[in-house]
Amino acid sequence: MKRPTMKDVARAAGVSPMTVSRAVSGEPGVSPGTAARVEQAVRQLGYQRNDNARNLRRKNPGTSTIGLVVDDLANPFYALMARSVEDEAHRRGCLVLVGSTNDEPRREREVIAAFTARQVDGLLLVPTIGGHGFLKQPMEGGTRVVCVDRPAKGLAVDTVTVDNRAGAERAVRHLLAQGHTRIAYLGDRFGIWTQRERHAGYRDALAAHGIPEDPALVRHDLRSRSDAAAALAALRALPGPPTALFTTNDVITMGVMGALGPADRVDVVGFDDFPLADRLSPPLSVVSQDPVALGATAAHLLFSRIDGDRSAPRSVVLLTRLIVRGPGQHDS
Amino acid sequence: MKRPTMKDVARAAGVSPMTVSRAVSGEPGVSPGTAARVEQAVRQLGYQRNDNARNLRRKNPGTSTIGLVVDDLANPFYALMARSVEDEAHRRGCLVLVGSTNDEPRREREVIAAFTARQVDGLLLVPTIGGHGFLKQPMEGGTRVVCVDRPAKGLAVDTVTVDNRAGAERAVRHLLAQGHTRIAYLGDRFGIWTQRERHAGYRDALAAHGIPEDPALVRHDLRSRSDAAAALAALRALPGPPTALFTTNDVITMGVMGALGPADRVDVVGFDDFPLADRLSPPLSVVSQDPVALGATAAHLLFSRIDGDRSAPRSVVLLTRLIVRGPGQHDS
DNA sequence: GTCCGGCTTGGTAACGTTCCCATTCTCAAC
DNA sequence: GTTGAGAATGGGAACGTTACCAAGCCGGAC
Repeated sequence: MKRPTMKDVARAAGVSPMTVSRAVSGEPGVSPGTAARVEQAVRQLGYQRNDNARNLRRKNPGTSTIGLVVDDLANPFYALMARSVEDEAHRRGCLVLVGSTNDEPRREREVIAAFTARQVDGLLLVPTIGGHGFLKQPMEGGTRVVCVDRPAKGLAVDTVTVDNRAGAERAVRHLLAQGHTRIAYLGDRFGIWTQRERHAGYRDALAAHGIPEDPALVRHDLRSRSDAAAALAALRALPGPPTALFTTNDVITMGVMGALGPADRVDVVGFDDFPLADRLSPPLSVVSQDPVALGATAAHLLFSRIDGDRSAPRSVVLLTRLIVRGPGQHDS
Repeated sequence: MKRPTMKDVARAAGVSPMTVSRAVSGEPGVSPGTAARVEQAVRQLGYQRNDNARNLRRKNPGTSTIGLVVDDLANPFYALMARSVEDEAHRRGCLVLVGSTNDEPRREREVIAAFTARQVDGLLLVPTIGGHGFLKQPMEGGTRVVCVDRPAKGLAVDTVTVDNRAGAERAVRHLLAQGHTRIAYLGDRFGIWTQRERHAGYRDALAAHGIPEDPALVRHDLRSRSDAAAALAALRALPGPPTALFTTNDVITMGVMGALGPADRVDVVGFDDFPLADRLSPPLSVVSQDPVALGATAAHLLFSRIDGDRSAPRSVVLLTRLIVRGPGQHDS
């Protein structure tokens, strides 16, 4: 019923618990014969080492566990990132605790508190819009933190992002080059850093063409596909409807594309690529970012911190790629 | 540098560690004044309880951690399931360790061993094609196991699946009703239980119409979108090419749809719905299953087992829904 | 004054493991 | 025969926490 312990194995093998510890952990200083007897007892009892107790006692600190905190694990973008992080962790013999925040600072705090209480070696964090002062204490206690996708306000840690502003600017510039002047912006919460950056890129491109931003064409706070579809309907009901759309994440893009038909003559550029995006009509151009690279880069940074890198925090910016589909097609 | 412990808090508050323990865990028997002093010391030192040490000592066994083992966390289907599981766990104050197996029995063993070594209370498992005898020992040790999406061969545990065979049969019956007789089957590894079931459903439908299965139209082992696209190309190069396709998971469906153009006159039904599947051409009908319900149901089962339910293993089968798109459109 | 019950508090041991050191043994070299 | 080096093994303490029980204190009832 109860799990066997080293003491049980020791009794069965006729040695001391200490010897079992050494044998099970593959440490030197155990004769082959003893090792065999121990292994036999281990198999017979179905013994497995309790790694929690182990991590408690070990001098070499560390639990070989990291926490991954994302906005929403179900979002394909974060799902790809999570998988990539998990692969890196697995390669290193490290486990991954996951948590979704829903962009709620309260839930973020809860999840992170639960993770640090379990003594994770590090946190890979897609920070919410809330403050992150509460991370100072765990960080002084040795928990390493790396931010992905967005920086955390007032937190000096490694951060991996993409060139959101430049990517958005290039996307809108492409639409301007197609002759559009009424380009709508459909975005998520303005509080989210990526959204502010992408909005800035949108304004950059308009400004470069001397076009003033039309507030009626700018919609923020779209949290779901249906929000996006509703915003699109409202935009098209305007006296001067937009002739092109810039959507700032995959969810919004999907909401918009779901509401458009093949007959609709609107040019759309969306942030984030997704499967079969190239098979839609009207054609959908995208600013593509690589969530796998994002996750892997962040994981590498985190692990090098865990391994003792104490240099100044780094900020890594990965590049996006504009993929043009439909008329005017050429990559850039 | 080092994390403060209860002893440190006790010293700072001028009480014993035992009192700190009670205060921090919100147990009764601490006077309001003492509780306030302890809380003050906790805040001042930035103390956080070490839950690993706690779980080691507690009589009430359990680490409030479960392990989720899926085929591939990046697959949208499993991503949705994972999110749903995480939500249930969060509601219960439980953490989730995740691992992907890639359908490799070796990696599955590694991941599960690492999870049980951390004393997880339960495992939510999408089993690989390998055997699962190695789970007997941890289960006797108290680790509860629930299988999702597929059963594990020779393992008497709760299992949550969908009606794969009936769903596939209905899908192919729909194609037959459209007048097709040459219906190709494009599937993943035959070793995977869901794939065998879906293949059986495909045969059921053909048999009911007195149509013999044509081995040339049946392709197994498609592991990626490009595998599926290649298989489609080969099928279309046949002397008697298929006029309709049945694809048995989202990846294969995407591979096929990515290779088809709007001009192609082929009827396609795929297992698994996905975003914007309704906006493709040729139109794509799907057998839709609900990964969120799958995850939530499995999580509920697991938690009731963890809470002490010792009844005989249950098998829950959720229903799929055929969503017909294009000609002959009507749900069922 | 004695006794009792309730409330608060603390001391000690233990969870399962590993660190640190001491002990034993073997074999070779002087 | 003594010494010593090296390998194998074990004993005790400790990691940070909680279970268990004992002790102190207070007020009230007899």
